[in-house]
Amino acid sequence: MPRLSAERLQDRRDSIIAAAREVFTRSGFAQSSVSDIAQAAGISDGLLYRYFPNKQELLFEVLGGFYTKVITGAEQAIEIAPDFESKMLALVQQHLQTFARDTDLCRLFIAEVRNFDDYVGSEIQQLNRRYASIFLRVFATGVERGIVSADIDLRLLRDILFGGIEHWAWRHISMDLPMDVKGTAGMICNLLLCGVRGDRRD
Amino acid sequence: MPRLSAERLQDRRDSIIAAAREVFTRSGFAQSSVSDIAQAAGISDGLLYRYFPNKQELLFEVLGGFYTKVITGAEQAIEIAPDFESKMLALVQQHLQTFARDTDLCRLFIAEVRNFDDYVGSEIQQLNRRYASIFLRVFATGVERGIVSADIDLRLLRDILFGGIEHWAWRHISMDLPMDVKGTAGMICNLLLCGVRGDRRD
Amino acid sequence: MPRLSAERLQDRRDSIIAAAREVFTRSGFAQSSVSDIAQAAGISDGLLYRYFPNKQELLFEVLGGFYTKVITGAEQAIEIAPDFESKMLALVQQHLQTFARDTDLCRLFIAEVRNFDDYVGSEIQQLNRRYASIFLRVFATGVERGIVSADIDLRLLRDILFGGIEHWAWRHISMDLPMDVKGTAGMICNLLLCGVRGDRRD
Amino acid sequence: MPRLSAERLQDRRDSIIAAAREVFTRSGFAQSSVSDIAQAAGISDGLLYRYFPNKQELLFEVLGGFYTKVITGAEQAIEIAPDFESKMLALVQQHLQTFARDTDLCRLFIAEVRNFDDYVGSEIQQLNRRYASIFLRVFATGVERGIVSADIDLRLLRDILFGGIEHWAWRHISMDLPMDVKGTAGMICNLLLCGVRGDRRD
DNA sequence: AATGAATGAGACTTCATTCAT
DNA sequence: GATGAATGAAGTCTCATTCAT
Repeated sequence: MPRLSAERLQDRRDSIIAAAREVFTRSGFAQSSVSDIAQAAGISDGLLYRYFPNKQELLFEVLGGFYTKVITGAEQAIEIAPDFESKMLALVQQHLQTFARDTDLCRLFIAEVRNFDDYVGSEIQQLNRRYASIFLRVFATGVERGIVSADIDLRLLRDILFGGIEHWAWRHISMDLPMDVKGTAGMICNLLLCGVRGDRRD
Repeated sequence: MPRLSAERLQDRRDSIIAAAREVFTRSGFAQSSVSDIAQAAGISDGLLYRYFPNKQELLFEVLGGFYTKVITGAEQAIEIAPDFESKMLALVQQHLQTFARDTDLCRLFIAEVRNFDDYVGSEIQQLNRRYASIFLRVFATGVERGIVSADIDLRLLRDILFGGIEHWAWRHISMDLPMDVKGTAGMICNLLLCGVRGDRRD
Repeated sequence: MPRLSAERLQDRRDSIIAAAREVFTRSGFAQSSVSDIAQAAGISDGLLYRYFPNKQELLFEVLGGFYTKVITGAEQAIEIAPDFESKMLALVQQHLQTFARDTDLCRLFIAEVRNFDDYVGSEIQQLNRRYASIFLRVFATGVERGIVSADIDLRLLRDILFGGIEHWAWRHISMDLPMDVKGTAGMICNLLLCGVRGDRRD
Repeated sequence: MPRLSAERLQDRRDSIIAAAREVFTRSGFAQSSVSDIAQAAGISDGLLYRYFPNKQELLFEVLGGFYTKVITGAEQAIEIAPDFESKMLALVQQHLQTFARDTDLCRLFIAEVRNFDDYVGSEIQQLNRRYASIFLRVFATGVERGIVSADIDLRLLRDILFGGIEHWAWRHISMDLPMDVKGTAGMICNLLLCGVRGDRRD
């Protein structure tokens, strides 16, 4: 048979990743079978192995693609926003949006990735760091502008943002509550900027 | 052999749970085999089943025992503390302590338990709710005292606390950083009470 | 401890057999566990092995005891009956009675015993032969008296009796029908003596 | 490998059923392992499960195929035979033939199938009923023609036929005796029609 | 290039049997 | 005499991966 064009090859790759994403998020990594994924992708089990060496690589690919998009989105968001406060709001809003839209994928990352011995040093870990650094960079501008106290541990601040959003999203998904991304983003930023009193002096 | 003393029986039970805990946290539930656990406990596969009816029950036992201890600790902590601020500090400190000591276990809970069909209505869910309600109760006293604005979504506040601490602990564990529980608890409370400016007016 | 009296030893033996009989007939041989039997007998698993070397021996013991009683009953029945026809009626009646009362046990014999390699030459097989020979002996007297034609294959006649009764009993048990042992015995004898026309010339 | 031709697929299916039949009849259902069957079929354990969902289904398949053939044979036999007596002879002969050829299979059915919870309502039960009804239908024509007395319990007559043949076949198989199907069929019919006296008035 | 048949290791679980106490 | 804790083999079934076609 004639060799497939590079384009068609990439299409196929993408459709396999899309299928894997769907199956993994539906059932979790361990509960998903390669056959399920191949079937969802409309190809045979054997062919899948021409594109990916094993099941785990497929997971990494799914998460990698997702993460890359999220990072791009975050970088665009802070570029557009003019000042610290709006950058932060934009970031929080985007992160919330991501979790709200793709909670299952986010949890897939959180739940499964750490079980693999080769996570450390993997491309996934690189992406993770890159995403985290975006937040730190924005926080740093807040310090420069005097809005964030120099005493604040910026990594802790980031943990609070990440963790808080994760829990919020998961709670809403698992209890099937409607998610008000914009409103919640505002509340979170306000909370972190002004504290629980909720007042602003300026 | 004659009947084992109740004490020795309990010891064995405990050692199996300890082994399960270790194996589960190392590899995740699905990736752990009953044989691994039995081996870690120094017993045969078969004997394990005289103590626990199946693998899942073992997970519930691990988490249940842990959760119960955590709840007890939290309830004691807020009882001792005199006012809202110190109650909150005590809770955060205890939660941090828990995560710092047992990060893997906490993540095990978060990552795995929701996959089980019988989680809803299980004892584990009960415990989860009971623990969460402790925080809400304390927050409510903060509102009563006028320290926390009535506009604040208390559940969101709790999500931020839980999630933030989780991320903080995980980051420290996975990067092998020293954990300053007391200092971090103070910082978190300050952050949530006063915002990133870190100043207090009163 | 003092050695148990021979009497108490026998009592125990009997109670184990009784327990085994109950468990085997309830669940079948393969589905019954030694623990079930020990529990039903009110003793420990280990002690059971002081009385019987293994599970299979227990089955043979159950069936042997049962068969012995059946044989004794049959031999008494034909001794009392004065002539061929009443002997045959007595035998059929007793066989029906046995099946009606202990269908499960009879089926246990039929279903399970043949799977064992050491059935051939076993005591059970001996008993089986002895029981079968009773019927043949009676039939032979029928031939002597000229009631049964010399052309009749007596073993075939016995097969028909045994098999017919077995099916009849099983059908009634499995469909939960009331069993009229006396009436059915009469019908079967009549059928075999006179054929389906049901008429008697003499 | 590419897709197997439908023919080869069916061949394989058949060879698995044949292997299962052999193993089941040799050792009984509970004592047979799936591995034994796979080995007898010359395939791996795993592959067997691509053809049959579980061990029990395999048993049902074995019995179902067999029963279907037997029923078809019986229905053809009575269609050809012109009158009651020859219909009956044909049935008995065919039933004997079946048992003579496949005694083990017949006993497998009798011994094992009733232990399954899902026997009631299963296809196997349907077949069983259908086969039994053939005999009743023929007997009924005998009653219509005045050959069989209306006093005769036709179900009992059927039990006697079924059971008698079963025992006869089993005895011959287990003692390795030659089986004269035609002669025995004649003897059985004669016995049932005329009784042990073996005389015919007409 | 593509298939899906085939494998075989490994999962959870049960249970007959042994033996230290 | 008696216990029941302990074993370990064996059972059914799943599935990631390979490879003949």
